[in-house]
Amino acid sequence: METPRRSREDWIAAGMEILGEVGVDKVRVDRIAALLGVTKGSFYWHFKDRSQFLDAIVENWEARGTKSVINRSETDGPDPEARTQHLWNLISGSGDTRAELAIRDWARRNDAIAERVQRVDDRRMRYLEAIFTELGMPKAEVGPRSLLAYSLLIGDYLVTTRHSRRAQRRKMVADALGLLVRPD
Amino acid sequence: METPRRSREDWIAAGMEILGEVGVDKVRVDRIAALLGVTKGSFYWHFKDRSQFLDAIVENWEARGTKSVINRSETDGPDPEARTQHLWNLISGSGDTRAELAIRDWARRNDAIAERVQRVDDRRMRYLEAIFTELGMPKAEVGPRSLLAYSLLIGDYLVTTRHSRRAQRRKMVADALGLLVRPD
DNA sequence: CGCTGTCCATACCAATTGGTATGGTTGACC
DNA sequence: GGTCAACCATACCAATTGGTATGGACAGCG
Repeated sequence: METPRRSREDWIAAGMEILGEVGVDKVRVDRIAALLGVTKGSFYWHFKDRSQFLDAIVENWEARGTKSVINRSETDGPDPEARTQHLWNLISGSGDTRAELAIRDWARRNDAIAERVQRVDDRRMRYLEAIFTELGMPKAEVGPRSLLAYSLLIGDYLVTTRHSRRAQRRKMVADALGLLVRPD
Repeated sequence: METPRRSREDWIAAGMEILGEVGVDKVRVDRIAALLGVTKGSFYWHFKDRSQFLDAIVENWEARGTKSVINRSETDGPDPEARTQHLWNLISGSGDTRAELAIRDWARRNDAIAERVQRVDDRRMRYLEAIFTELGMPKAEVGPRSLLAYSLLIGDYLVTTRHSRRAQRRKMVADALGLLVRPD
């Protein structure tokens, strides 16, 4: 039923999963090995050590967080609002959403991670700025509005919402986005 | 030079410091004991176990994150913009800023923490909504604008900025706040 | 001076973890 | 069917950690 052998990508995917669930510090080789139904012997075959493994995970995150966004932006329709929605879906629905917070927390104490996060932020911000420009925003407002939109995006999966308030919050987020997209 | 005895508050403060620096999982009793120049013997005098210690830390955070905001709001001047600036200073300059991310990351895997974070968020949001109401915003825009402002606030210490861009970013944040405060 | 409660050091235990060494299994290919 | 490389299990080690047990230091107070 299961793959008899695990690839390097299997390990990275599992590590990403654990990272999003419980944070960097609890990404431990024994645990992931158990999750994959293997032992440490497999791990140290694919990776030099735990540090290199974590690098591989965040490298994978950066690749998915930037390349995919940029590439698909060109295949989108020309409707800027649709693009905003698209970007939203891309980030908040890409599966590794939960890892975002863990990675940003991680970045605070690791400069290499911090650089990666900044590169991802830059890419996304530039994408948002392009959208607001197309919307015909005054040049001076493109930056601030993009920043607000991005903050809203980031803040959304940073705030843990109770089930009873999910719908209420979602509406307010949508309203806020509408406010940003609307020219004065 | 140093206090010969450590109080419960000393431990909590030190725990808060470590929490902000390296995250929850690395808040360990040996480490903090060393930081305080004591041993575990002291720790287990003041606290039942590590779990109770962590509770005390986040309880302290909640108290400082809500009470202080609410109390001081009444001693402020009536100028709403000044209040916004004040709230900003309160949160982003309260010293335990760095712990915010760690706590929110922690909240994702601990329901008790999640509830505390939500209470803090609720308080702050209500404060912001009061400000925007005083600013004469249309009723339908008070919620969204508050959410945007709060997201901007949270997002600000979530994004790790390189020194070379600090000034640039600060200006954009200020512009974004100005955009929110300005009525259409 | 001696008693008592507060606070801490020391020693110790069991569990977990990163990492190494080594040998076994499996499939592809000749 | 034998060879070789990819992949993994097993066993083991040293370091770290939460937690316990116990006794010592010290101040206040009678």
